[in-house]
Amino acid sequence: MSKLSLIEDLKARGLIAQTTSEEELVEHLGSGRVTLYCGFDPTADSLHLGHLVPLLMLKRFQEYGHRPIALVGGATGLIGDPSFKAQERQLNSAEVVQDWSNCLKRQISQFIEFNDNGGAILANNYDWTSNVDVLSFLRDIGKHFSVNKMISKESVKQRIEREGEGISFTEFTYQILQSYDYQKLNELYDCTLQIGGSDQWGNITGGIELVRRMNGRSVHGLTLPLITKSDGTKFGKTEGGAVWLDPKKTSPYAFYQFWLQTPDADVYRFLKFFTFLDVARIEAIEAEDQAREGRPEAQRILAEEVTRLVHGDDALAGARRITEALFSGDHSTLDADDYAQLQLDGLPASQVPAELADLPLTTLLTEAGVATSGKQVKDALQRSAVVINDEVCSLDRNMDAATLFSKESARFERFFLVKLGKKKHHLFYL
RNA sequence: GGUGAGGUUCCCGAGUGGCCAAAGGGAUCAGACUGUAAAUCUGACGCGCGAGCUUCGGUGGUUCGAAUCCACCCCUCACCA
Repeated sequence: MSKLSLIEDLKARGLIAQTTSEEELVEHLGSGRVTLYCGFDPTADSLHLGHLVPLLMLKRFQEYGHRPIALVGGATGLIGDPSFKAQERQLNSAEVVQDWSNCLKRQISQFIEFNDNGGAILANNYDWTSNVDVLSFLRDIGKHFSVNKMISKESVKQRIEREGEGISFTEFTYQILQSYDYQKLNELYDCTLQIGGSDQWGNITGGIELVRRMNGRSVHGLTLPLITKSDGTKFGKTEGGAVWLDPKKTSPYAFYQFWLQTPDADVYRFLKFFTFLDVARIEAIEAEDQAREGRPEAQRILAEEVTRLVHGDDALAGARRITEALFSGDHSTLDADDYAQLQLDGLPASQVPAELADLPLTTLLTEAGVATSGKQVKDALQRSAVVINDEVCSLDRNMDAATLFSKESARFERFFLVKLGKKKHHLFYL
């Protein structure tokens, strides 16, 4: 089978929500190296899973010989994108946004090759936005925008029409800023394609129009589908909140586990979205899983591929080591070094407090971050869901931390493997 | 500036003097069943091992007793100007 064209591949993966004239886009992409961009607004100090698909998209284009620009929204992040948001957003201070912008820059640069000559570009829209004065903005840029058109955009419609909500001028202006980015990137780098989540369609078309008006050029846009889960819940969330790409915020082990727990109904789609495996290969995996009774392989493959992509081989190895040790059901094979390694690999770990006499387990485990409240621990204790070093711990031992965590009951006189529920593990050490 | 509608526990949303830690739904967590899946059933779901403690925009007040009544204030929205 011959290699698919980029667009064919993206289509096969279900990665295209909408595009401007597909014919023209295909032709454009076939005509040589295209420069494209995708923006990432600094709304936190790290990107999360929601950003991963567009980020990988840039990479996909790069693999097909195009030149990606990752744009950090140092300016737009100060304003806040209203697209499909139900409520006005809280403005973050300039310092914070600045700081977050730097974080994102660092993170993105680990992902895409920026250093090869003529390779990808990392930009920040603050660079060309911060020094535009109001009057120039209004006269040179604002003049190209029709308010009638702006308010009819689907992305802000609910904010304008919905009772009980409104939109500030600040956020309303966002689409102008983003359009200006496209215009600027077109001018500076000959950027002719903008990609983004499907919620960005309005902003993208706005930019396309501005480029046409100001630069007299016809450029393109492409949006990616919103990643949904089969059960309707939000993708990319765990108990602890968002799944971050920063290993300090979400450990590679937790990251690996997240993917491993993907429901069957989603896993093959996710393989197409989040990995670079050929679509044909993914379909083969699906067929094999179906032919075999019982547990599918897809989750494991997905977890390995994505963890490697985001955190690298070493981190993946660590995540697998922990998983192997904790979920094999047999902890007896672990030696003292293995326990130490678990911690190094990113298994959550805490030191056992010195004074245990009056410390209930509920408090101890809550403070270690195993659960968010004593109530949860209590519930788990009642249901025999708390296991310390392979021994089920019941509620009546709640006040018995001193014995449970004594040197005598420790593994190798130091370690305690605490399990809450089926999946939550925590290492305690003396 | 005027008029009207609102601000309830993570979210939606009931509750208009005691029976309210506050209905119902969602989300979440745990148990059974499984495959670290889904579906289903069960339990938990402000905090606390517990006695108990702290909530219903804010501050005061009325009352034996307030999320519920009163006053003032803050915030949001809509319409009008």
